[in-house]
Amino acid sequence: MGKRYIHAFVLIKLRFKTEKLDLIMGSSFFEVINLNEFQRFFASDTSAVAKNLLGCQLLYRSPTGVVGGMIVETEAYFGTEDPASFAYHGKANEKSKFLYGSPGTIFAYQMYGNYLLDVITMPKGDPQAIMIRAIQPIDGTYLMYDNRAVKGVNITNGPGKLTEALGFHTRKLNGTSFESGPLTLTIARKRQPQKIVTTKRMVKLNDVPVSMIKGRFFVAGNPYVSTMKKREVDTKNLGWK
DNA sequence: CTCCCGATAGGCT
DNA sequence: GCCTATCGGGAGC
Repeated sequence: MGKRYIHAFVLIKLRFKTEKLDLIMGSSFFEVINLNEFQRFFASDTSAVAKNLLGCQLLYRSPTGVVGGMIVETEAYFGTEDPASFAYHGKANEKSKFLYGSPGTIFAYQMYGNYLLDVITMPKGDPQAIMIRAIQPIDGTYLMYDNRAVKGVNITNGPGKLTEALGFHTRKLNGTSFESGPLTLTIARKRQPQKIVTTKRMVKLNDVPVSMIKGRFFVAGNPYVSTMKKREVDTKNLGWK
């Protein structure tokens, strides 16, 4: 208990007193105690969690009603060693500070006017995360179509598209848990993918792929996966068992 | 990132 | 010749 208190204090001090956090790595800083089951799910290897998230449900209790669906595509961001991460080289600022939060917390940010949604992974202090890149609509589907001026799979087959479909346009929930609240991830009951495909990530810097790291995962044959070709869609089971 | 547009390739009546 | 799917480039913020 005392230990945890000290760590929290150190973190706060580092966050607000220094520009860089590159010295905090590799210490007992990452020691984690008293994690509940939900946090433990996210407190491990980011690629593994990204795969385990496929089939889990993202739900948003929006002002107009409950909307959401099953996650069919994710992308992993590996923190301080990852050129694509906002926390590359331990960078910590008003945006990236949320990456250092507890596993299972929300991180939403804007890019080119689109809101993108991440969930924090690994023990608190290790700034890794997973972007939710696509969902298959389940709840409040007609509400989601109301939120977007497109037809068919275009409703949610991209990270910015799905947040628009949900009507999720805020950063206010950043740092709060996906476990409860208006925006939740349901990890207990999940649909099992028939097959998971792993590819290079989509993220680019200056129009160049940022790395050859395989960090993108999707449900094979699901039509709501971004870049899914029609001829590769599993029209019968949509890629689920 | 998403949308839109123009170019291209393949399948089909 | 027509239609659909796919791909690459440009624009918007």
